[in-house]
Amino acid sequence: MATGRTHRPATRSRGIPEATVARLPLYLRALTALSERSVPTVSSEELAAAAGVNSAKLRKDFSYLGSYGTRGVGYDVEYLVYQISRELGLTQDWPIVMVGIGNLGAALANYGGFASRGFRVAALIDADPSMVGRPVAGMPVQFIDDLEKIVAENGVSIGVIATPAGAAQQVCDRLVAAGVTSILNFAPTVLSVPDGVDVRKVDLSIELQILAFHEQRKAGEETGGEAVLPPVVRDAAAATPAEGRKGPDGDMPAVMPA
Amino acid sequence: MATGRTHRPATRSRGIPEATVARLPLYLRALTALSERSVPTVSSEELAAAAGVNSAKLRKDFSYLGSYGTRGVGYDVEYLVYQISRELGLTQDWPIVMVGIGNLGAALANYGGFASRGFRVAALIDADPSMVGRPVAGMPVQFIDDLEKIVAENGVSIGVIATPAGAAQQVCDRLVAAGVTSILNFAPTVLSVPDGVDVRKVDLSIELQILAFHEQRKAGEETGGEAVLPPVVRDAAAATPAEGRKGPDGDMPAVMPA
DNA sequence: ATGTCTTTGTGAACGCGTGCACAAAGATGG
DNA sequence: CCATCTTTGTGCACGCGTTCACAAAGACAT
Repeated sequence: MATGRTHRPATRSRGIPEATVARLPLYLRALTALSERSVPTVSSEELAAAAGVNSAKLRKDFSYLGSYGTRGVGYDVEYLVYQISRELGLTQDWPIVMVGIGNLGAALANYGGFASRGFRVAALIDADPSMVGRPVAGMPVQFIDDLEKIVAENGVSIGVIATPAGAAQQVCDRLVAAGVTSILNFAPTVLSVPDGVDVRKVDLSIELQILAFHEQRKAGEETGGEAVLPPVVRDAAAATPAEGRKGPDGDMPAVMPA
Repeated sequence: MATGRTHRPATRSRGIPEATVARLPLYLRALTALSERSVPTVSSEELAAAAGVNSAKLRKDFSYLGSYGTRGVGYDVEYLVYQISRELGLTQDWPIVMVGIGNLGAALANYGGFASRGFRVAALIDADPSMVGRPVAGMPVQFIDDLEKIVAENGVSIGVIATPAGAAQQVCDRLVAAGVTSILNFAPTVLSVPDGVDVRKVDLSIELQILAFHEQRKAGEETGGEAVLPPVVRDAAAATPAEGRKGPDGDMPAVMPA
């Protein structure tokens, strides 16, 4: 079984759909804001607006957690904050290690949003000896040789990878071998992990490319006619051996056989 | 229409499903790696493994782009790189502005993955006067008052927001008013935008919380029995007025009426 | 207590995405 | 030219997620 799983394997734990789980942090953030303003209760409509989702979806999401909420009134903000926090496992704190303290890693380490909710950066790890010992976010960078020891001693089960792409899989393997079972990957690579290990990836470049696609589509629609360029027949450009992509832009004639 | 749309409005442009669009950059990356190794052709099975997806899914994805690929052989790597690049709009280059040059913003500006594929950082913008003029990633930071001018002069249609949460909506509004129609948001806030503007968000905290959920679930399953805690009845904790959340952890008795 | 009004919780329908499984297409060898 | 083998392209079925629409539940006023 060489090519390990990268997808979430199914994950509907007790029946809470994955899509719902992904929205719970959103609700929690909106609720926390309300809580800080001492708002006692909130309706599904209001909260949905604050979280940017459909109100029916929000109610259904909450129904998976149980029947909180009072008809005719809405939801008790504090109570809901507690329930969602508990459901997400944020009532305990999670020690995490971050591997790869370059530009991005250092920025993430300094990012307050990390420690804010139940997460505690237990260690920063890098492979560059000249980096070791230097303080980043008030914490000395440690050498990668100690990775296993650090994970074990701190009981770390969540790791963040912010290394270059080339090192990511190797670091991932070591983290998993050391006992880490959840990985947040910022390196632009597909990670292979054994079953039982969750990987979530954050890729800036991919997000931009998706935006570019929609942007191009919008630009095309504006100019009308020739905008939505038709499929291109294969043989036309198959002639571009191993060097193509030099035509201006929307070249290559149409004609789709069948 | 106060609460603008945050979701992708439908987006199946010419019929290319959103899920497929989101995978195209993945394929492109895998193909580029093959291209650099001068691999001439690749089968759907191999490419799917490299991209971490199902091979049938990959073939179906490609079928939306048209019928490239030769039965019995596979896909021409160079040709496919070109087609996907064109479909994603990467044959032109996209000037982008980045607003908020703090820790994260600076790291993103330095991140090579940005400029690599058709994207060009046209300007770095910040609201802190002490930041203005300082070079970041070989480019002087500009003051936020010039935002509109910068966007207009450079023909920017994609903006990246890396400001604190409090400033994000304000910056977003100015970007949109200036003509930006795609936004990549790193600030932990829900942005309201008018129709026609796409927003994608990247939230480190949310990703970690999702991992924590699964992590807690795994830990619960290991210890067996009491792990999957049953739904909690409302009234038990409804007594916690506006101050609750102090119980140890898995307190509150079960009992679900109906 | 009764009626009205607000808001939740959810049944049901619909649409999208996924993956299986296979026929068709083309390459390759004799 | 025919047979065989590989790999694509896709019809189909299934399951998940979203949304509508409404009955039930409770608050609140009379």
